[in-house]
Amino acid sequence: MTGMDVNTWRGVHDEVLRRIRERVWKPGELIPVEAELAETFGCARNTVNRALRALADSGVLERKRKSGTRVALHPVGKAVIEVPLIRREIEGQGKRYGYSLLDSGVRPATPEAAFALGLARDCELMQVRAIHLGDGAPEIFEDRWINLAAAPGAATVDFTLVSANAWLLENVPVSRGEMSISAVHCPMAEVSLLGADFTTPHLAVQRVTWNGEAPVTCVRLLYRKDHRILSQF
Amino acid sequence: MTGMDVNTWRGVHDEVLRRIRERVWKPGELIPVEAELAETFGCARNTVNRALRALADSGVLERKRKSGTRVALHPVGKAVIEVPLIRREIEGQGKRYGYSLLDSGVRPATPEAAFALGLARDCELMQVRAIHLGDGAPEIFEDRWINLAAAPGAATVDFTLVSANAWLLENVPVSRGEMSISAVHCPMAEVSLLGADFTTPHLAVQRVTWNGEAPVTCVRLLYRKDHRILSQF
DNA sequence: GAGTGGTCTAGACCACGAC
DNA sequence: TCGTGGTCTAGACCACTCG
Repeated sequence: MTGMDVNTWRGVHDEVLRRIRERVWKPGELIPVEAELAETFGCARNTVNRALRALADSGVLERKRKSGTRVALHPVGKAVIEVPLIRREIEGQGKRYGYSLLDSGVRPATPEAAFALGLARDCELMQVRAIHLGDGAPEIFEDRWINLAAAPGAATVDFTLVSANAWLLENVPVSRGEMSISAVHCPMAEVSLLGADFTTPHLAVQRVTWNGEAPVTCVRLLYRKDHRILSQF
Repeated sequence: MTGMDVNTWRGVHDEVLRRIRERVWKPGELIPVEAELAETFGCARNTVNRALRALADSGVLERKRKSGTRVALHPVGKAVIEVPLIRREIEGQGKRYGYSLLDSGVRPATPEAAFALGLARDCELMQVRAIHLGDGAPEIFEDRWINLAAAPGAATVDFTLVSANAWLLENVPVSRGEMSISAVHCPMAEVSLLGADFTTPHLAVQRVTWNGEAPVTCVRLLYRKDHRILSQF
């Protein structure tokens, strides 16, 4: 009838979602307990649990022990942005990937980099600046600082052959990260690299990653003019 | 020893993750089948399944029936951006929320709006333009088009009292959406509203949402100068 | 055809948290 | 205290897909 048996977790998921959408269960309201729903739908409580858990993950339901399960008052949409290898990001647009190292070396960190990584103001880090190309044209300018204490191998890598992005991803485990998206002017220094002009707005993304408590790397990506970040939810 | 029993799904999850990080199981390699891991860890196959499923969701593992489970070659990071009610977004920054309707009415859609919604070029839509304030200062300029066919009630709502954002969220179910983030100049028309100047770069977010196959609304949000979108992964 | 993950079940115990 | 979701178990059948 509804296209899916109600005794599978997906079936229960869809049926519960339908009842929420059609206001059978209204925002803020408690819905029946798992055991009752299991009986209603003629399935095991485990099955109901998995369905409700999925709905809670997606923000439609709020669950608390003892209190029960209620329909979220203000469902919070969650847009997932995939953060792939830069090479794949460019190839995913159907373009031929190119990479060029600008310069690299161990030097005193800028205050901004040290702060982002939560390290001492006067620490020494490895900086790698590079440009990523799509079909030969500049796509992304990369300015990266690497904490050698967390990624010792980086000191001896030849970043003209492998991008820091690829090398780190394959050689240094990461447990968590933060991302910040902003709109900026193309700094004078990078204007010629990106083939832009000083007044054009660009998307900038800053990513900081940690391995446990140790900060690994902080990278600032400056995208080509007109680049958009897309996502679905 | 490791801080968590290995016979819970979280325990298995962490232990598998550890083995991947420490290269016990290398990128691209097959890991043992569920039944074998269950025996190894002294737990039920269900428990292992849940742990591996979570790791597959987060992009660390790739699973296929018959083939087995392998460590992802290029783990794709997934950054989750929460898309709350605009009011909550502003209050979440510790600011007092304010809202002001600029104008609204049913009119022929702009070509861009019609295209974004996948509707006929000459369709009539309801437009709502408003400004969202934080501590009395402009935070977000909102330019929205509503498909009255998908949200009939919208025609009679007084948007000076309720923001379109809040009304839609509470009254029109949404099954999926798309989001696009870009960097733009503040258009001349909105310069004074946001208290910005013409040359400053701003973050712009366009969101389109559907209910099933029916397009519901398309909104363009222009953020205050210096606004950043944050996310964790 | 056969191996692997995907899922369901019926039952059980536990942990949180409202009262 | 005790109701509710969170989880584990042992077993079973199914669906996909590789060879």
